[in-house]
Amino acid sequence: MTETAETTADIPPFRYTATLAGEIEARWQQRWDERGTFHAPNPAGPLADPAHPRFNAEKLYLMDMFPYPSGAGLHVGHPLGFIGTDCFGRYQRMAGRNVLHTMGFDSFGLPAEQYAVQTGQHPRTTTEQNIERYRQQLRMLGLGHDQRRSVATTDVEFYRWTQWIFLQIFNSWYDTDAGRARPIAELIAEFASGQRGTPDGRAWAELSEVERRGIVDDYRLAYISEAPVNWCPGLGTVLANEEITADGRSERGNFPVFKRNLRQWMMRITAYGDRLLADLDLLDWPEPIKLMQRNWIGRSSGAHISFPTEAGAIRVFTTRPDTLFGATYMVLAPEHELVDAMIPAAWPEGTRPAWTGGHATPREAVEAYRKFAAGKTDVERQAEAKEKTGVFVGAFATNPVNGARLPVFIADYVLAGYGTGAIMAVPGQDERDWAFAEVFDLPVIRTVQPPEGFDGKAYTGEGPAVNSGFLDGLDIAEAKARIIEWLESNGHGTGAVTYRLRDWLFSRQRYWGEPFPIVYDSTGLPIALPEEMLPLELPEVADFSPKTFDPEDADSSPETPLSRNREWVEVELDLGDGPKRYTRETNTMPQWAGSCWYELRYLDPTNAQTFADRANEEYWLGPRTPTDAGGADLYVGGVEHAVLHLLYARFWHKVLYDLGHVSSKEPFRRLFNQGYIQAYAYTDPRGAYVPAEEVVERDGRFFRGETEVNREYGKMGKSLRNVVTPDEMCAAYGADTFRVYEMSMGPLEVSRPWETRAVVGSYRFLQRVWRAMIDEHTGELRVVDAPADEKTRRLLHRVIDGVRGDMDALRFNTAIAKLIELTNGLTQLSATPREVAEPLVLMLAPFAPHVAEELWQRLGHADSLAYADFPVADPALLRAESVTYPVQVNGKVRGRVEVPADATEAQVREAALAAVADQLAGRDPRKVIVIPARMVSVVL
RNA sequence: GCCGGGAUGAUGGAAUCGGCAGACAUGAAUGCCUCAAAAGCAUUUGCCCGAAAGGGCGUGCGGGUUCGAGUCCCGCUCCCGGCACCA
Repeated sequence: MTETAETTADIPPFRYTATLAGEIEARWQQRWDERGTFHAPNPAGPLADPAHPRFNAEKLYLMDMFPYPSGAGLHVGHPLGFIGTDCFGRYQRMAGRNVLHTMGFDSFGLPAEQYAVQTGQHPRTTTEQNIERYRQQLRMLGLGHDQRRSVATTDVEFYRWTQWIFLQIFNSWYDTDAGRARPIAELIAEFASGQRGTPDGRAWAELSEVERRGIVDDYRLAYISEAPVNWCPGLGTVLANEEITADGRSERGNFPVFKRNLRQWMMRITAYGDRLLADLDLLDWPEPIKLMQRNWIGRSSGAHISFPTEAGAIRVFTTRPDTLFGATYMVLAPEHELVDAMIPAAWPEGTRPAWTGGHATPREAVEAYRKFAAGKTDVERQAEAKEKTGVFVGAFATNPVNGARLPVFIADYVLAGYGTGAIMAVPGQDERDWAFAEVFDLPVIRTVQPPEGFDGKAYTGEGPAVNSGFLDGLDIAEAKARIIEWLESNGHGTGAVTYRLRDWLFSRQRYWGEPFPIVYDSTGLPIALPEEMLPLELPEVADFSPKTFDPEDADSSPETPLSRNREWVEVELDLGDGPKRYTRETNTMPQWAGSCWYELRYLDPTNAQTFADRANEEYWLGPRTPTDAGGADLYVGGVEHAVLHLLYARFWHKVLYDLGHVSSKEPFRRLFNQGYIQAYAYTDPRGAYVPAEEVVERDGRFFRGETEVNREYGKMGKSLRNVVTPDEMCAAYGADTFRVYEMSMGPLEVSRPWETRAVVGSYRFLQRVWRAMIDEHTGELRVVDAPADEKTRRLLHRVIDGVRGDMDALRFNTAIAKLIELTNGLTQLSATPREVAEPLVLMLAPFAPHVAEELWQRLGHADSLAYADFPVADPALLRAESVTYPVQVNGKVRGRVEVPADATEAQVREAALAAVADQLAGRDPRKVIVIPARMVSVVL
């Protein structure tokens, strides 16, 4: 399908063919570029343009989730959303708004680096080549982007500001009392003045410089932590929790991932848990996406309770403090820090053999269990989730509410990273605890009365408290409130809230990412580079790859590419106290970093003083009403970013908001999830993929030649041999046809299969539009100034009205269907009235901008239609002169009547009854229902 | 397991507020044009009965509410997505 769709013979010379479409498209793309047609004026700075027709008009900030420029280029699925936003933007521009729409590139990332590793070619070279290819492909589609605003996250002038934002985050802390981030200098001032006490109570002045720095570093929103991280030897890097699949492997490459304690950069996103949750209510996002974020944040409220032991108190978190009287044992995560201190030399008197795991001493038992638990991969843990394992540590805790002696276990069903890494086990009300209690033969005390006839195990439903002393008889909510009151007044605990959300692991052992603007001095503590030293450019290295290991080698340790350039790593700098030797951070930032803030750089991409001028940020992103959070007006992209990218970007935006750098609380006011274009792939009997375009269907079966092949449905991909590119479609039909097809094949949010043979429908439609205006044989205009007949005129205005409604609601498929109806209404006419031709061209322009511009010009207009007014329906022509009512008798349509539009209900009723008189056969209807302008229903 | 979304002709989809199910398009069939084919154009096209007029059935399945249900309610089935020992 790389040839044009028709052979050259016998085609009328002025028909709208792919060849003509290609000429028109190239010409208009060039004009738009030359004229800067899609430049959106800023209120301030170098991109301000007071002469622009939309200067300071009502704005619309449109965004696509920017792509990673892969070497394979775009296939027909990629631009679906891009075309959708372009159609919407062009419509809104014609409707009077100042539309900001551009496209950038999320260009740091693994493939360029891996390609570099294989070929020795610098990642920047491949990345820039790929970006160039993407730009060409996007240009070919006629997207109305403001090219001046296009950025790539790998541009030094872009990542300079990524590093700057990192420094803002590093240099701030979260003031939980104020509920916002504040500059770190204010924290230091509080310590220095004594307003805030130090952790160990000593005066600030008594602390050494290193001690002070250590304390402050623990408050920072970007901090270094020696914590269990996901180490992936096969990739040679650590990964964020979110980059790991459900079965415990790397999302990229599908390698095993191990928990290892390593020093890594973290972002304190958990400090924002409450606000990230609460502010979802301010956003116009799909409810399922909000729900996914809510679940990801996982807020649960309950209480922290302390259980004394001889080695110190075990602090647990529970959502069911009301069941405290039912606690019969305690469980700590195997890694819990208190475990070692609690272990006695020997098993206590009367320890059951089953609790010891067959070991002679508690220490041996704990060590063996830890080894067992650490050796399990996450896959195994999932698979064995039902069979509870654990071991008694040989110590007891005391239940604060009744003094009961509770044996303490370690078990891997308690996770070190959630809550406090310890639980009180209440088997009567918790299924997991019940399962564990069954294995270890532990007692069960029910503290909620199950309903009559309940024969299950743990009871988690509602009911009155029992066996619970002063709580007896209260329902769960009342009991919770009472016990929290009791815990707080007796000093045994407090009401508390926890989150499933963890802090964000922010460093990667890669080359192709933003370097951290951080150095270390002889103390080993981090020091921020001053702003003037930005950008910190990526150094050249001999080898771009991190050291990778046997994927199963859990004991290996990361080695970063940057660490190999010793000249770069070891530097002498003057950071204000004279030249000194420092060591640079050699990790790089994760790929998410650039996409956390690019919506801001689009606003003011050439600004060298700041990431975006405040006036521009306020105009494009600022809140529109007192309760509005602000943000881009429409952000279109796939659901796969529902949690990670969108949560991270919201987090960074909120930090910048707290520090006063932006006026908007949220980056994306409205989110829209586009569907995917999927494709069929075919395998031959050996299971090998065969080229999809060679497969034909016969009687519901599929053949390549004489061989029957098997059909699968899924992604488009090179290895599946089913890729169709926009380049092929543009060559065969033209970009306008391709755009119309993508927009007409279904609603934007729905995934659907690609079907090349159906594209011809959109091609025929554009040919009919063209033929309605241009004589195919002479090339002359077929448009006349004579007025349209009444029927055509009414059709036109009904279509205008419908199309506007559809465009506003992003229902492009039904808008196009209406335009086709209007066009089909013109094909019988001997000439096309101008009063219909012009609105049709204008309404077509968002979808097929090139051919629309061409026709607009041939209709005698010198200027681009990009800023022409979108047609408005005449309300007088929307009112029908007569209405046809279907008449139902007992729910079935038995006739229809045409009555004048202004007929009274009684007249309609009378006409309807007359129309179905034969059905009535003289009987009197029991009831007659007249729905104005809709139908008549007769009940016998 | 829990949570979310979905199921309409051969196919993609339309029906926006409970009011004529199948807009628009693909495919298929027939015709026009052509020496022929392609392209283009025109007509038909949910299923069943019928020569036709006409009738019956029909929105995953089973019930319900209603004059009237693709749309609302109850109970299922299947498909897709998210989370998954989160205390």
